[in-house]
Amino acid sequence: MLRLSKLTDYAVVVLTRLDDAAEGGVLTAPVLAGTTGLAEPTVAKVLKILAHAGLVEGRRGALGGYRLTRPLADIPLIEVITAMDGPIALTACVDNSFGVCESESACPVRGRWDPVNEAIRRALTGISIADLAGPPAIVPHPEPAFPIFAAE
Amino acid sequence: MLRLSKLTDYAVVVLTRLDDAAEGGVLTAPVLAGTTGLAEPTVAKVLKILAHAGLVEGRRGALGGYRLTRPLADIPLIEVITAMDGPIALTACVDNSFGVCESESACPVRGRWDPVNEAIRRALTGISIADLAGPPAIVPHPEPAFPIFAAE
DNA sequence: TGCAATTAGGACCTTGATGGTCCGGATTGC
DNA sequence: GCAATCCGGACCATCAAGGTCCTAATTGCA
Repeated sequence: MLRLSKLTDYAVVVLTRLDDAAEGGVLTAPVLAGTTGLAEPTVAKVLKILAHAGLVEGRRGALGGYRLTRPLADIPLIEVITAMDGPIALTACVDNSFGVCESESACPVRGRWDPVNEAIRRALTGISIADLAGPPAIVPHPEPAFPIFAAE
Repeated sequence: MLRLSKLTDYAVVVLTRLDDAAEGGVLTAPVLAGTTGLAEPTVAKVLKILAHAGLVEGRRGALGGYRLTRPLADIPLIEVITAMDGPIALTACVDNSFGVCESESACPVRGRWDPVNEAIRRALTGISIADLAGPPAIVPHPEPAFPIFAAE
């Protein structure tokens, strides 16, 4: 289905909610769970991963919590996806992973997925979390189809 | 990981091999399995799905086999992915699927993935199977990053 | 007319990743 | 000292993907 994991979906929701915190203020995992409607352990897990990726900052102890390290507009979607789901790679046989594919010698598309990955990567880099959270509900699709990949 | 299924990968390989058949000629599943290095039942499964999607045509009986219904250049990558993996949908909560998400009312990104899906869909439409199978091994990435999604 | 080759359409099982929960430890403020 | 909170894991259940196999239906040929 070419779908990304639920964790990534949750991460976007959590990041968006985190943006609601007052300047310099923090939000705890239980609070975020409450406002997002997600289970607390799940939210905690998401926050830990995001913290590991440097997208949020955790402060321990009483009065602790999480806060964004950057405004949402400065967080490209691909960074969240990479943090939660790992690097973008449509197939296993990319990025110099030799020896894992038995049909290696006979494979006619070997190394050819890279441009596809690159195209998707580029598409995901141009979208920030703020774009997903912004107020206008309807985002117009640009009608003219422009080529992402020069097929010539 | 935002990866697509192995079946889709196999499908591209099989389609490419199928292109090697002589004009009007057909290739059987066992033959395709042999030349691709994939297991025969797996190839058969892929071919059945592709036939169902109308990308290949099966002819039964002795001297039967499969053949392409269109040249590879006329098959956009997205069509193969859709046939094998189902429609492109990064998250479950898209396309009017109400009632399946408990956080529906509180979800701040509801309906916002659509532009992302659209961007990826567009990227995948511009690539044909022929592009993945063509002779030149190195496809240059265009250096200048151009916006797939108008974030303005 | 019978037989072999081949696709068509399923059912079936196994495996691996994902989703989700929980626990102990470290840190911080009161 | 205590409570609140993050940190770093381990752990288990579920589910879809991957893969195999079986039984029709169809076709050409001897």
